[in-house]
Amino acid sequence: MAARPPRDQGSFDFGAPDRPDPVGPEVAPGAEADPSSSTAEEPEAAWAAPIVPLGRVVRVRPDEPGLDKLFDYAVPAALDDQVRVGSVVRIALAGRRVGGWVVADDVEPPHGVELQPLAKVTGWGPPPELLELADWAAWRWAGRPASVLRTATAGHAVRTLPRAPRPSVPPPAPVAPDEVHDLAAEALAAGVATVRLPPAADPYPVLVAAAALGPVLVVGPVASTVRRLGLRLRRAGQSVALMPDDWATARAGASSVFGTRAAAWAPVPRPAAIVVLDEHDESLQQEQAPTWHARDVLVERARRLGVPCVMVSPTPSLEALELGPLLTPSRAAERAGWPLVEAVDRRGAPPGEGLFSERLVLALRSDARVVCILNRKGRSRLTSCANCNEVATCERCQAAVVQAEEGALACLRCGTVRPVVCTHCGATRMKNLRAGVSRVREELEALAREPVAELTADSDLGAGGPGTRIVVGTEAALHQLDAADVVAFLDLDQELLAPRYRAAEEALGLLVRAARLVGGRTGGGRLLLQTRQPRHEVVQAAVMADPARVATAEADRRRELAYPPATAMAVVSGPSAPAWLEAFGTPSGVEVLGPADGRWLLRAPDHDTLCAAMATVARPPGRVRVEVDPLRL
DNA sequence: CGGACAAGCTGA
DNA sequence: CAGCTTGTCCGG
Repeated sequence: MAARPPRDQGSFDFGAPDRPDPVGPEVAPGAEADPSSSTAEEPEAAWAAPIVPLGRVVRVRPDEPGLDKLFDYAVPAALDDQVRVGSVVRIALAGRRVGGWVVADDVEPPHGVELQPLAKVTGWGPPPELLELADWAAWRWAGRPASVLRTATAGHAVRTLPRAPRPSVPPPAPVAPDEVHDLAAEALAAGVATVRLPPAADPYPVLVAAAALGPVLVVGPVASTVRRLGLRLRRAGQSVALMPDDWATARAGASSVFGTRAAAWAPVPRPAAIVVLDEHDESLQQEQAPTWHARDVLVERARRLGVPCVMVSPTPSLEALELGPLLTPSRAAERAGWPLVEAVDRRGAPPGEGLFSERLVLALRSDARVVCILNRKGRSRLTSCANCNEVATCERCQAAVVQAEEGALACLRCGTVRPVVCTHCGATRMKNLRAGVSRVREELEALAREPVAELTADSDLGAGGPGTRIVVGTEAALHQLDAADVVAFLDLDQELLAPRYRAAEEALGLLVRAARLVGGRTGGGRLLLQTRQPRHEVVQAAVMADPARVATAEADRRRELAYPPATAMAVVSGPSAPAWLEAFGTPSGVEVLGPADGRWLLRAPDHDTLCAAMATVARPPGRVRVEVDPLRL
């Protein structure tokens, strides 16, 4: 099949409301926002120079996230040809030198202010459209543009750009007749759309379909995966920049750009299409405030460029489903891309045997590589006195203490460590109410009659020896391993019942990770889910290879409970949060809940309402954390 | 943000 | 009233 011709850009109807651009960043008094073309770079005619008393003046955003203001500087003649919108410069500000970005060119400086010259041009910075996108993101996630611009800027000075590759390279040939390629083509034509591909499916055909339009921007949560896909496209003859190393190549344009979360801010000037891989993955959201999400940044970026944005996920988030149509492969194809999932009903299990069903023991005693997942570290997450049955708690803060190692009880909240003595009756014997990974490892060894390795976020593979057939670990094991025959969730209920509003989506996300370790059912991949809720929609979704079961149930629940994405939320915390809320007041349309544990919860019908209200608040002195779209409440 | 400077507190 | 802390303002 011949490659699709590149389509006209700017021809999509995105249906998204044309949000009035938020009131731009505060502009210093007397200085109107950029009136003239920002990229005009024609040198002034020689005869004109003496007539204009003041030379070129640019507006600069200092790289000081605490300082949300723009300042104007004169461009020294010697630097004239190095300065453009986006350039990284150094400026004198209040007697010291700081970095900054040129955000507007040929500006009218305020009256009565003696301009300083730019101290230095450090090098290339983000293209102009990212400066505007940064302003938008600062509004959308109630943060500072400078903190976002840092993400969009190379980690080192970029003095010169490599020559952009010839744009005439033909797009890669699509891989045979391919269902995924066709889905992708349909999604690309839709503007913003989601393609649901099962865990074992190869997303490469999506990239090929997108690359037929021109250079693409591809962002996914896992560095190794994105990198591998980028290298494949490169091998197909395309020019590919891998972020963050190839920042300058990306900035030069005409290359496809691949990277993880931060690559949402890759400086590629005009991607022809944008692809977000594993859109549901939480690591696409920045943890520090502003807590921007790569998916939402990229959808907005595509909307502004008028190019398509395709999201790909085995289990699309409710957020993605609201953004555009969902395209799914045939039932047969989707089923083939999920492993065989076996729900092991533990309702009838005797208490002592809780974590080790017959099905699990069978798997352990086969020759399969088995990964057991239990999201509890240490020996025990809940300990009680063997004598009086009182639950062991911290004497200082009352939180449950854990048996970290022989002979000590440690509080995870305040860090207090005390000997194994019951504060209630003084007995020195404790029993585990819920075994942790270390304890379970010992029991698995006894069951399997061979060594079992332990794998958690702090213990890496070395601990149990690389050749071990059986591994037990927390969910970190799913990140660190790359293949297995069986993944067994020893206590899936812990995920299903987690007190977080996104628990169901998160649990299904874990099952997707596990599914990728074992591969599709045709290759013999198997998941074992030990649960007391075999009818739970997450379990059913995995068994039936039908993630819509979770999405549908969850969407209703969120609407009923007024949780995102049915609403827009933010959590405000930190020492100066009270002052922030004082200034925030009670704007109409925004519900203010709290404080609970020093945190306030803001809820509005949509982001426009929420963000517009938050944008009016001047930051009080001191530390405030505003987390928009919190993953946990 | 971080420096400058002004207004308040302490000690003899 | 010097010497120091705390607070508020401002930067081009």
